[in-house]
Amino acid sequence: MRVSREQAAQNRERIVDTAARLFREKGADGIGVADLMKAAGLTHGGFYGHFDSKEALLGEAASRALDGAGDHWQAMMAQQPGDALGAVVRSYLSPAHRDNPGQGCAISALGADISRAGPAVRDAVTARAQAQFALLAAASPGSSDDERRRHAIATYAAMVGAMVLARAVSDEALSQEILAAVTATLVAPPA
Amino acid sequence: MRVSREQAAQNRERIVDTAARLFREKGADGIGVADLMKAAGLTHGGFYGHFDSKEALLGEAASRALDGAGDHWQAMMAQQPGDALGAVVRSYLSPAHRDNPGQGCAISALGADISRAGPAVRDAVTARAQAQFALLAAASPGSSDDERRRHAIATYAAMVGAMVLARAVSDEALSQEILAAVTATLVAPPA
DNA sequence: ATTATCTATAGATCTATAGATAATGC
DNA sequence: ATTATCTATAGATCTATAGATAATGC
Repeated sequence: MRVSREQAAQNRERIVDTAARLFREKGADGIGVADLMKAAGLTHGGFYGHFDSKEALLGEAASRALDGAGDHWQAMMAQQPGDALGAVVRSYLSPAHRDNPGQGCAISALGADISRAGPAVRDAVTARAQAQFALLAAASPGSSDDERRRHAIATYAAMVGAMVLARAVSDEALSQEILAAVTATLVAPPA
Repeated sequence: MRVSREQAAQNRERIVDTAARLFREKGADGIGVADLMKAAGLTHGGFYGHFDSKEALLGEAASRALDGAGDHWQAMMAQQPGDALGAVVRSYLSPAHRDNPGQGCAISALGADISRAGPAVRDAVTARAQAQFALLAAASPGSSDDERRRHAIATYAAMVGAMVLARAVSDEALSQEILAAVTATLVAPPA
């Protein structure tokens, strides 16, 4: 049942993509290697030819998810250069993002799991967090780089916390109130 | 090996307290019933006399953790009536809180696990979140109840997100920078 | 007699590995 | 010959339950 080198590389990509979705949906401990491989269309014994361990996959999956978010942000910011930060904030704090953790921010979905992971995972996530701070800082107000960076970190933290809270509560009205309250705090009201 | 009714009630309390700590430290899926019961000094077969399921315990443990945080906040606010909100923010965003998730905020430690739990868990957490919003709102600036509540929600979200981020990154300097940046945004600089 | 806890276990799932298979790529 | 994937399984762990035990509380 051997496949070509190219096909094997595609299979590996599909495992990472599948894991990036399922880890965010179910948590790092909420999905096993066998089910991940089945969702990717492979048998679970083949996993260890691609990755050293489940945690190694977690690092790659979280990195891929965060890279995807960075690309998405850059596209939105380029499309709305007049309100780049507002575009990111409104997209992040949308009910669509709240209801689709599998496609969303890996920090809000996997932050606690990442905290408990080893250095390789956390180093990879740290580099992506720095990249996202830099992206937000470039779109942040402020009269110095330090001020813009501080604004970017505070904006990111508020978005992550709002998403965690909005997903945790069972009251839909409260959930929307959380998203709206933080959006209002972070972006100037539309003129 | 039967114990008195009173001793059994104390054992139940100890299970909840132990779970409140270990769930926050290891995640809801990171600790099993057998290890929880061993940590509480009991055998794991006795668990189901006290709780219907592991998830039922998660609801009680998260509730207890959040109630404890509420009491803690009230005590701090009473002790520093001139800067009640600042006292809570500085305590929440301290390295001590970051390094002790087992004693800390259940939302930042268990938010994603709670999102995936059933209605009983999420309803209990929702009620506690509302109570904490009310506490923060009473100490928040603003010229109307709506404005103070919005400020409270935004403050809580920023604290939760900052804690999740500060714990996820592996760079100590960055972690401290996150805590400091969000603290500076939320509290007026000391005079 | 009731009941809190115990031992023991069912049945499912977990990560990881061993060895077979079969197609690729030299 | 190499190697990507497969089947099969080891060994550990998971939640939950059954039934025994022994002390409480009527």
